[in-house]
Amino acid sequence: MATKKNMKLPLFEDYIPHLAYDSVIFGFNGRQLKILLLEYHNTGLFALPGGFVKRNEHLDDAVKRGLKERTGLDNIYLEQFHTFGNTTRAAPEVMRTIIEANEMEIEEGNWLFDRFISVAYYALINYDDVHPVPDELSDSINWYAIDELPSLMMDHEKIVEKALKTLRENLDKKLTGTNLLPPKFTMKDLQHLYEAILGEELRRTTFQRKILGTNILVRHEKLFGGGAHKAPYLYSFKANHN
Amino acid sequence: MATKKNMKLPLFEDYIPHLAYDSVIFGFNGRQLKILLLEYHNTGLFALPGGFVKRNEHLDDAVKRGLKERTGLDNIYLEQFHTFGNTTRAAPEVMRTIIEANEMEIEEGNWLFDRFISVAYYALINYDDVHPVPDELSDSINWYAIDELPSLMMDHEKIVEKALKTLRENLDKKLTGTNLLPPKFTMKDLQHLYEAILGEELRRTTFQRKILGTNILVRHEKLFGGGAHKAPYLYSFKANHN
DNA sequence: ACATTATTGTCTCATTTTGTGACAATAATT
DNA sequence: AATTATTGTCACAAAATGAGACAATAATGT
Repeated sequence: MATKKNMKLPLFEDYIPHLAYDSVIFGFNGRQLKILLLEYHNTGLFALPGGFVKRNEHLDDAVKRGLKERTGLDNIYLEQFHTFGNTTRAAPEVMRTIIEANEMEIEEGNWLFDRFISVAYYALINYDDVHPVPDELSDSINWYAIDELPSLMMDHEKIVEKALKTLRENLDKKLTGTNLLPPKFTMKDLQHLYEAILGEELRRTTFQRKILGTNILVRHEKLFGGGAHKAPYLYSFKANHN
Repeated sequence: MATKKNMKLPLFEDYIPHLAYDSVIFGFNGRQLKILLLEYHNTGLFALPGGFVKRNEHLDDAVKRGLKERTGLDNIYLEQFHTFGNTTRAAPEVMRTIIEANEMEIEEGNWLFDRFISVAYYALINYDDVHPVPDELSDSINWYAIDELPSLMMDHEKIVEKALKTLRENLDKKLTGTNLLPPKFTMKDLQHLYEAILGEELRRTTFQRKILGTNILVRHEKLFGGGAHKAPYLYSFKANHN
């Protein structure tokens, strides 16, 4: 804890002022759809992982950089879905609370107190590949089931809501299951994923027919050992199904 | 022309730096889908109407303000569809060309030469209601058919492309025809609009069944005088069809 | 006044897609 | 070897969509 005072706040001259991003990082543990949330030290505040854009950095790259830092993962499925630009997004008190809880100093008029426009992205990642790393200001970063979220700071609940809505709408169009499952999976696994995303139950035979009809899966060997019954086939996504 | 030198460039202290918006304003003349483009004085450069966001203004309001200035219209259907944030979006030479063509002066390091992140919106407006007003820097603002556009500056062609793609995808979901037609219209008018947006021909009976099935139209009196044949009904959109 | 002409509103039937259940095949467990 | 649960596939019903037929009708031409 004593090292805390050596932490550096992000510097004005390195970043584009008034501009941030927030990311809704979806993962799937086989049963529930989850997202990654940060909890800030000693504040009880939960927030989406976000960050700033360097002055000479592509917007998309800034988000990828943040994701890499938090999850260790590269080559993540990433989709921009909305930009939140209300003036009400300034939250100086919240920023102050977080920084003071970390025993850091910040001067009046620091750019972090300004109003921010935030570009929001969602990412789909394989739950098992990730060991989330908190950033300097936050206690912890953890998975939370989408239907059991704690209350979030600022407008982050709205952001999650919109991310989920967009993900649902894109599901059929982009068949985005890709990164949310291990490389090989059964039809039942895929169906559970769809059900978790859509929040409703699907009919097994209809689902199977629909998915196989789209021709995006490759069938592999059977998966034995699953119980006292016929063994299901394993599938993977075709390489070029984008 | 002598008054030109009195024009003021937008001032750094009034706006959020590095942030702009661009708007793709769709209109429909009964036959073709069109968009509004600016042409800058003496440069041959065509561009989307855009602008900057004031430091204490909602992002959406900035776009509405710009639309009001260009079209005189309020209460326009407006949809944000993407934020373009590549570093390659800096275009100091283009900016310089435009400003010099207007015989204005600009200092080195002016904020307008910076890299900009642009939030893109599309708007749907009634072609006949509008008498477009050019801004100070531009010669003219005019309608151009979507399939006969001149080449546009910077990445504006990509922006138009994405706007059209989004509009097409949203067409069924949001039945956005609203502002693109006069208050009362025939089924054939609506069909022509759909065909212009989708870029394909639709079957009359199927289209009619589908639209009437959605229950978003109110039927009014017949429209006489259209020719030697049965007169079609007039329709309008229901008040609350979102 | 009357036949002509083009377009509309609606209906019917064919085709395709989707919902729903049936059923045999089969892998582990007993 | 019988039992059990789940899978892959088929068959039929229901719903949605494609495609055309046809009478009604409003202006035009004779």
